[in-house]
Amino acid sequence: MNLEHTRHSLSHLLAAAVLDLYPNAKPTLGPAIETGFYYDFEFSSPVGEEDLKTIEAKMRELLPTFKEFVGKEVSEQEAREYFKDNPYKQELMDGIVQDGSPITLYTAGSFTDLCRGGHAENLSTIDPESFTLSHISGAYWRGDEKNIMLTRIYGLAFETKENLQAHLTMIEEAKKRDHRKLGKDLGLFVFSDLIGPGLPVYAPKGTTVLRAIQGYSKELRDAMGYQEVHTPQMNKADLFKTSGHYEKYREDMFRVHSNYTEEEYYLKPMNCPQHTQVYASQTRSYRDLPVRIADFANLYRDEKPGELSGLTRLRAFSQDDGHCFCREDQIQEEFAKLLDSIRKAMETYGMNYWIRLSLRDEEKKDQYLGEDATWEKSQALMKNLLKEQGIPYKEALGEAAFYGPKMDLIAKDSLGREWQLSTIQLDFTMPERFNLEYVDEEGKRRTPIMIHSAIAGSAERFLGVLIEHHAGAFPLWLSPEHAWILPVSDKFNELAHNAAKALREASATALRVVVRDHSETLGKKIREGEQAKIPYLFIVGEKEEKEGTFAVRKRGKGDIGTMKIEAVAAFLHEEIKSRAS
RNA sequence: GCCUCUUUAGCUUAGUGGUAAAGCAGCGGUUUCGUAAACCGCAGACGCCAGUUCGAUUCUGGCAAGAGGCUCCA
Repeated sequence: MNLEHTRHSLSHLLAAAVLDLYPNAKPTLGPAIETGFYYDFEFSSPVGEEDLKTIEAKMRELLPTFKEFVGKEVSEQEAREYFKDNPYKQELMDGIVQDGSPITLYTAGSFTDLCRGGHAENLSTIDPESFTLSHISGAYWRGDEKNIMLTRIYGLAFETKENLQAHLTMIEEAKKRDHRKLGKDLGLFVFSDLIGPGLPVYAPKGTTVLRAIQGYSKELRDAMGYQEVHTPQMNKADLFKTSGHYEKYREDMFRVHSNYTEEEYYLKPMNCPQHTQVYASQTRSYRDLPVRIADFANLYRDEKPGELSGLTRLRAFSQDDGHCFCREDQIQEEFAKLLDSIRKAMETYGMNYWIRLSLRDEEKKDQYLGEDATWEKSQALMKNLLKEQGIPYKEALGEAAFYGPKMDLIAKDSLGREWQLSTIQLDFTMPERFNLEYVDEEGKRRTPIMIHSAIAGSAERFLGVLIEHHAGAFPLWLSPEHAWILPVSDKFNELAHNAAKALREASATALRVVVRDHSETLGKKIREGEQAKIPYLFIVGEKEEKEGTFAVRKRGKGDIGTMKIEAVAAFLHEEIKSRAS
């Protein structure tokens, strides 16, 4: 049995059920997708989630009638007549006719649809419990926001009832790990109505993790010879006009008004244009290159309200951004160095990934800056670099930045979901637009090449990804609190504070240790520690006082025995320093 | 921005055309405790603005925020 065919067939069954219940609904399109299928309709009155049960029941009722799909090639006239009340089908037929393809109609049960085929042979034999309608949403006709919004009904469908159940369980698991929920539960960040949507407020714990992410990126940048700079949050429109961002992204930038001048200012949505001005601040010799600049500044983008979501899509965020200005003969080495750092980072974070080579869409050249020859050169260069390094990649047309091709790293989290994180981008365009120069061996003025890069991408978004990846249980080096010290009763509170001091003094690394000296039973304090996902709990009482030890509890492992304070300090230091996962 | 839906205390939830119940968290007290929830008490909420109504947390409309999608993502 071909699952994709079954899913496609089920979308026909969905349409049949909908038409049975809502005779005025106009069916449009309904393909199979990764986890099931959907079908888009124009309804004359609103349909909501609560109607899904009825539609699903009708699907099961009609299922036995879907014994076979009978296909028939018909004339354009016949098809036009059949769908005379459905402008969507008419529009689809325009496309089919234009391509010179035959028009085929498929019938199953009493439902006939315009379709090119690819169905299950006999749908009536599938388990009626192996599919379900999952949710409803709006979707623009043909994916264009200028078009009418249709109602999309999504269904899940798998080979068996068990596989469907497994998928539903996975969704439940993902919900438990949702960074928006855990972020609040663990006291990492909140949103405030007074502050605004897409503008998270990081509590001390969230800020600690954010700084740990940025600190690691900084360390990797330092090792590559990048130097950190600091540039203004707002800049004249002229800067973005020169870079090309103004023309392309003006509507997505926050405008700032001065009370005294008419000049247009914008909050910066990215760092690259400012970095060109760091480069341009001096005359550069070929010997000075590469000039490597890093920046962790806050960025602002005026995202549409409906696009904002948790930490994954924000209006204020930062990037671990780097710009390398170099000669053409230095590209390969710089690129390789960046790729190494990025791969090292992903290994440290324990994330699997694949590489996407994001190229220009040759049919929409007007959406990109720069000459054809430049694009051909830079795209070929990138391909060669990946090939020489023996790194497998997938090409993606139309995913390039407007100024050049990108190599994007797509990471997979522990639930198999994909996130675009790191990126390396070759840019021959922006240095030209800003008239950047260096003097070569012969005293001639030449234009440097700019390599844009990000390691974790946005630290804030990466925080969200990490929360979900680890289900909130961060590795020690990222944990907002490394350990709690738990006195067995109030009598040992002073001992606990002294032990904390001793632990801090014995450790070569600054430890984030909290003494839990509130009046609760030990059992309760342990429970609180487990729920807060604290990596280590150190218990002290009479016995430990005599021996200068901690009774150690490790997250996920429970009681792992008694250890000297000095030994604990040593292994904490080692585990943090090595960024063990 | 668009479509559908949601909004009761810090969190999770109950409930009603006559202003609301609980658990956890918080605060006060008692207990001084050895590996995932001691006991008693106190305080705390109907997102905002209009409309309908004798009366609205409940019905209607608008706004805001959120969710699932669509579109977009330098």
